[in-house]
Amino acid sequence: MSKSMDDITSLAKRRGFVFQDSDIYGGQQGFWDYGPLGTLLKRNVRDAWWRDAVSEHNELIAPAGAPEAFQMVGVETAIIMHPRVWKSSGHYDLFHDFMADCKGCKARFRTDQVAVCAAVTAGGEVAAAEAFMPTDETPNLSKTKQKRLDKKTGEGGEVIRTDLQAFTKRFPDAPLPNCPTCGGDLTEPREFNLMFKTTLGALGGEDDAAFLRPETAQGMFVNYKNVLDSSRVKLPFGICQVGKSFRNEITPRNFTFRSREFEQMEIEFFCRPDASDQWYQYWRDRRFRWYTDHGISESNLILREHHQEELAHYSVGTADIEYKFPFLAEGEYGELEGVAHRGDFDLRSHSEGKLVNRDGKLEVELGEDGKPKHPGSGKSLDYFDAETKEKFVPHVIEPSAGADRATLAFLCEAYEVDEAPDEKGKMQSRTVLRFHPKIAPVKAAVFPLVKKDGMPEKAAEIYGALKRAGLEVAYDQQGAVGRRYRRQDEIGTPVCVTVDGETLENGTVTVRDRDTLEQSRIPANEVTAFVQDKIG
RNA sequence: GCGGGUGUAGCUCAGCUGGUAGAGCGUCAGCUUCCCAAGCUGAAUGUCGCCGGUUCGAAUCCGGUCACCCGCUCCA
Repeated sequence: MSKSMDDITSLAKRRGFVFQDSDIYGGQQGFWDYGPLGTLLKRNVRDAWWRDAVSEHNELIAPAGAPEAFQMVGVETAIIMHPRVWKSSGHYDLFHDFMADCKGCKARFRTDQVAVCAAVTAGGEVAAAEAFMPTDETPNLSKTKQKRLDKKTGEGGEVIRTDLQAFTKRFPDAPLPNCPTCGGDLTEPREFNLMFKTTLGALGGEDDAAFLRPETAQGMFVNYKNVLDSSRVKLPFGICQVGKSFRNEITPRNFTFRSREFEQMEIEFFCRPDASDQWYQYWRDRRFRWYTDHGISESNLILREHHQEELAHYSVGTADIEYKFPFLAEGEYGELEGVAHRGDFDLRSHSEGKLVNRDGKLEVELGEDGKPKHPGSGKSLDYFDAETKEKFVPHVIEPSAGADRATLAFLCEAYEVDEAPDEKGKMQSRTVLRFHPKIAPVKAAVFPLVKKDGMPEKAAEIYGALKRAGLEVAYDQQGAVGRRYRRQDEIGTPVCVTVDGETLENGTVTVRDRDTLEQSRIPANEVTAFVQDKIG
């Protein structure tokens, strides 16, 4: 059955799951607000993750499939970090591009990816420049172009090869080359900052620029030593965090899938380098299972190992957990979580400085002056193994999940239109969210079958008892009971409890199952236990 | 960013060639109802996305803008 994203979006708004951000002002692209039910749903997703990663983890026993027992601790770090964090981590360089648009063909180019050949005269003036597509590392000029440039270079001049970014930096006043594809005019290179810039201090100027974090991970790396020194953890252990991150996505689209403000659920798992491959496999499989354990069908989920050429330059292996979102084309999947084997890249970066891959080895990137381009903290982030007396930089496995994406996937997965009989036994279509009870925003609804004969009072009692047990419950006495069941189906409430005439005689109520529509009678005083058991 | 489409009540949508807005569902109140939406009665709700222009008059025409959808581009 194919699900319509429009229908899901419409339900999300109609029942208060997700609203467009700043809706009454016309909306903000790339930002979304969660309504009452969406807030409960997302909180359940976060809680389920946190319980799995932190609270329910038993560090005394190795879980099935794990190489050994391990510890898990949580942190909550600031959204704004020292600007040097992003320079060392590589985000500053990577997220910070200069782009030029072609006024003719409307193509947009990253200026560091456009090759330029320029004729420079003996006096250091640019006489002419030609731009090339980034495909060739060393562009070969056509003979005519070569001649043209040679001619303009003049006595004592030379033809230099560079890229557009370096070119404009070195010759700020030189005329720009034309578009490498169509020959049209290019705009001046404009700064594209994929990180959100902000300013510290009320009088802050450019020197006080800071960034909203584009990922929560760096908060964990930067606190790795603090955690080690303060919480008696030993390798292997994980640091977990749930929090907001911000990226200036160029094309926010597909409902909440690609938002500019989003929430991450990340684990940075530190281990011995010689065991890191095993841990990578362990986390990859365990995180995949978390989604299926919470109601995502295995047929809609894939674990996709990145190809070698797809890997970031420091990564030994990365696998995406991807979901078959309804807004994607047949056969396409959208990323929910990336599980990356990051080696010692992050800790070394924050110790030594920004690293680059040179012939397969990570080295500190040097600036033009021969010093580290973006120096690290200078603090040793080595781990001392007291048993083996070894000192080393741990390797990191990073399962990085999107809370909003997971929430969206659970919503899409749960959405279904099926058929249920009406009072005459005729089949009618029914909209139902088949949430796993653990993440369903409302766990149970309580109805008086009719609003008289003391039924509302009895129902209110049961409702109160469920609330006191800390459960999210709904009460509804409006209209026909069948309609009330449908209302709850539409928001995915797993259990409906109905007080009827028999309740007043023998103290039993009916409990009705969202998925099977089956009813059974249980004593009213067992309702709370019944619902809790259902949630598991 | 480009091209195309859309934007009217909470939701889905109708409003033809300009004359100051409607349906269904939902919601709310009441009745009915001892178990699965479309029984009955009644009610509320729209600056027709926003700004500007043309016109005596614009939801309807024009321009701009914002948002959403589709395709391309991008996705660290």
